[in-house]
Amino acid sequence: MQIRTRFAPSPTGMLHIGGVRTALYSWLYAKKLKGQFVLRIEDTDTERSTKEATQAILDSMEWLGLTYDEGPFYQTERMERYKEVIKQLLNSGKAYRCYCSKERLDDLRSKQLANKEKPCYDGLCRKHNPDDPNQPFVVRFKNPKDGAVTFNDQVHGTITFQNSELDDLIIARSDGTPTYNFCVVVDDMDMQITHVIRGSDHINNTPRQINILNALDYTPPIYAHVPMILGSDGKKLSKRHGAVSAMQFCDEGFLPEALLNYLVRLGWAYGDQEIFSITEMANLFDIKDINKAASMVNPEKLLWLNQHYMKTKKPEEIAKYLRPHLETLNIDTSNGPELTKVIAIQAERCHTLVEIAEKSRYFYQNVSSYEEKAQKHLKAEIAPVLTEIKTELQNLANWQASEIHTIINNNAGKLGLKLGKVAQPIRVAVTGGTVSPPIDITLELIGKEQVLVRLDKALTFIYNHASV
RNA sequence: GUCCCCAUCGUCUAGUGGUCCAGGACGCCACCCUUUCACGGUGAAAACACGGGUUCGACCCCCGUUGGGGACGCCA
Repeated sequence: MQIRTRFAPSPTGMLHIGGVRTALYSWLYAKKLKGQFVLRIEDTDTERSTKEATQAILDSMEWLGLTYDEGPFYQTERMERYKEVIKQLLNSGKAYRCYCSKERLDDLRSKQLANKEKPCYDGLCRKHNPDDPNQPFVVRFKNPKDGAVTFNDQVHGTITFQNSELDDLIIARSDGTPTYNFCVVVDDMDMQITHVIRGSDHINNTPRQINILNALDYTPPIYAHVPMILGSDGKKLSKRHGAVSAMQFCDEGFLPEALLNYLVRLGWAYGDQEIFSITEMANLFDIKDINKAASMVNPEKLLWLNQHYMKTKKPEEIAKYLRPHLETLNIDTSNGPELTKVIAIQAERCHTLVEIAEKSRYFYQNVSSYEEKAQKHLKAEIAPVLTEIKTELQNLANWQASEIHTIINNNAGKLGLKLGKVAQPIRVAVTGGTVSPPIDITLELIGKEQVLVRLDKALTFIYNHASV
């Protein structure tokens, strides 16, 4: 059997990591079984759907490399098809027109709630079957009255709903546009989706969709409901509850493979393995290994994974992702050390690309000031050593970390100082702060010319601030 | 309220009746390394929600309790 999965987000808000994970699982499953992955935009809610949100979905998929074999399909472009199926259902008596006013429905609902009942449409128009083409109406699906719907969920096992729990849902609004539960059914059918992998908040919709499918004489697909990802407050991820859009992770300097690796392990495991390349995921992933329980986001672990990928991937690769972040910080790398060399030395001390960019400014720009707490290293007593080191560096022909190290080390030794005592003032002089990679490498990368300029500047600073 | 789902360290998880006084990872703490910051290394603390069964034997199977989540829209 040819496997076909789909990701069907609605462009009514940002695409957050919960959505990204279901997309990833669907994508992985299709890849693993050499099937097809379809992207479908569920934009039937014209009130809330936006172009920006649609673009965000497309951008996220591209950034993450979740390529689709078909689509993107837009439900708004398939209206004729939905209307056709609605007519078919109406003609075969499997759906009916409902003229109940919103007021009556609201009233009904509040009464039911007050009686501690589950709010349900009472089927008034199903019984009376009025027909007045001059009045506004919605179309409701005639849900079976008795019996039960059972389906074999691939992550939860057998799930059963009594039909008595289900009411006659609206499949077409009074303006004639079809609603979600109906469009999903038609699309999954038309697009020959074999496996529906989606969030467990859709479990309750499944029996309704199966009933519609049955009314259409179509065999339902296989369902797999993946558990929710909860915000740190333990509630469903939403705009209000700490949900962060996928693209924000891009903006914050995360690598796609780090996010994907993080997400794949949230709710799925392959023994004790933590690190998975994309191809590895695709080979090892299986729906049966998805956990049942909801999970919470653990930002520290994502950070750890991001660092892992920053320091293990080829610097050339990282450079591609890093450049835009340097640009936003107005750091021009055309003059200065090769970016790949900076990455090689900075990745292990940073957690995000943004952090690398922020902490690498001094490789490409002169220091304009010294951090407050760094100034204590620029004291009169170290001026002589600094001057001596500067002279020796000036005469150094072979500008290399090892040579630089020898010079600094020798001078420290001559004065009986620990290396750190000498390294720290130099560090402040060339970086403006107290933190940097090893001093010899830092100097090598900054380059001879700039190092001498900055050493001079530091010396001037010391003379100007010498206490009397 | 009704229905549905879920329940192992703080978090993500391994575990499918005996090999578990429960393993890994992140984080946290301590120590080592050290030229600041890190990387790395070593080690420590840290969990089977509770109560009943079933069984020679339960983290694992069944029932219940409690707790959490989701759904109940002319949203998706």
